[in-house]
Amino acid sequence: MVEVAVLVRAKPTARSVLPLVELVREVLRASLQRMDPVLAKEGITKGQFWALHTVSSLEAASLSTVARNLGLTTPTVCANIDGLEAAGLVRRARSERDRRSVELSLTPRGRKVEARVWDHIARLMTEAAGDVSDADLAASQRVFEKITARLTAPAGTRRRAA
Amino acid sequence: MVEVAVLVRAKPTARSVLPLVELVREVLRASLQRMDPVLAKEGITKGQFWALHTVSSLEAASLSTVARNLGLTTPTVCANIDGLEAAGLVRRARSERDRRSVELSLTPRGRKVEARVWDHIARLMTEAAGDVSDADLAASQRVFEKITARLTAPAGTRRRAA
DNA sequence: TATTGTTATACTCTATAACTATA
DNA sequence: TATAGTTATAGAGTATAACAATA
Repeated sequence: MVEVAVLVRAKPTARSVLPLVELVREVLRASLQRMDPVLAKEGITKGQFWALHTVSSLEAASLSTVARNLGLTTPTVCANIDGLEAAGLVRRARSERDRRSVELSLTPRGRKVEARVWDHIARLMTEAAGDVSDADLAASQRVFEKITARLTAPAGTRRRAA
Repeated sequence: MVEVAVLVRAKPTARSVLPLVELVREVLRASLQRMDPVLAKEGITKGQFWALHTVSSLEAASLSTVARNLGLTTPTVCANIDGLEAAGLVRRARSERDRRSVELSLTPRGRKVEARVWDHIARLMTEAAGDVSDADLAASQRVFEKITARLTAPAGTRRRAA
């Protein structure tokens, strides 16, 4: 009565994916909840933080590049930037090359806020993943990279069912 | 100039966790976006679906057990159940044992809607994870189980820094 | 005409506070 | 007193539609 299963590159089934769906939802909910007091202390909202973080990580950030990077519409990002600008964390400047476009940049205070919050996220998640092996973590990253690629591929790129 | 790194159960560092944070955010955003038309067709919202799904998976579902399971407050869940009841997908019944409590159950239509949507999620995610090995998927599940456990542990349970 | 940004508006998600009924 | 549920209210997140300025 000994069973040895050697599965190499077995294809995922619904049974294997669905538990992960619920776990991911839960992790996201719990971590956002943990971040709330941190963001409140900095006086910004979640949406504003992601906008701030994206402006920070892009070379040249315009409103539409930020929106594209976050997968949001421009009105949504525009509102977030409004708040960040009012709080003195982001600057808007009309582009010289294309006067329709707005170049976004962080103020010194914006840089500090972004660094503090991102650092807090890093510490929170690193602690939460304390027991996890680097190998499992790398595997997770591979999984989410592939899923992201599949989910965000433009409609025309997707293979139609044979 | 040959470097061989053999890391067994190396502890995760911020460097290894942060990319995953952004990927998870992106996967969640993209999959919710994909689900929107499906939910719209069924005439329910995301929040209502999670409430429906939770009522469906719990043995005995009261408003507060559903709220606890979803990590939400009772007013939030109450509002979602209002909508589901109005749509004829969920029934409310005062408990006989404890007349403060409300027993929630799915109507036949509710069961069908829940099954259809959950099935759609399963297909969407299984397709999206098509290239992923079962081993990597299992690793991801381990990672998210551990992170969930750490993030949702009650405050008193957490070890304080030495 | 097409694109960038903006304003106006509406709906959903979520929480806190205050209340009712029951334990 | 404490708990289950509800109502009222408000803030945040998001989208669509309509518009101005520029390309």
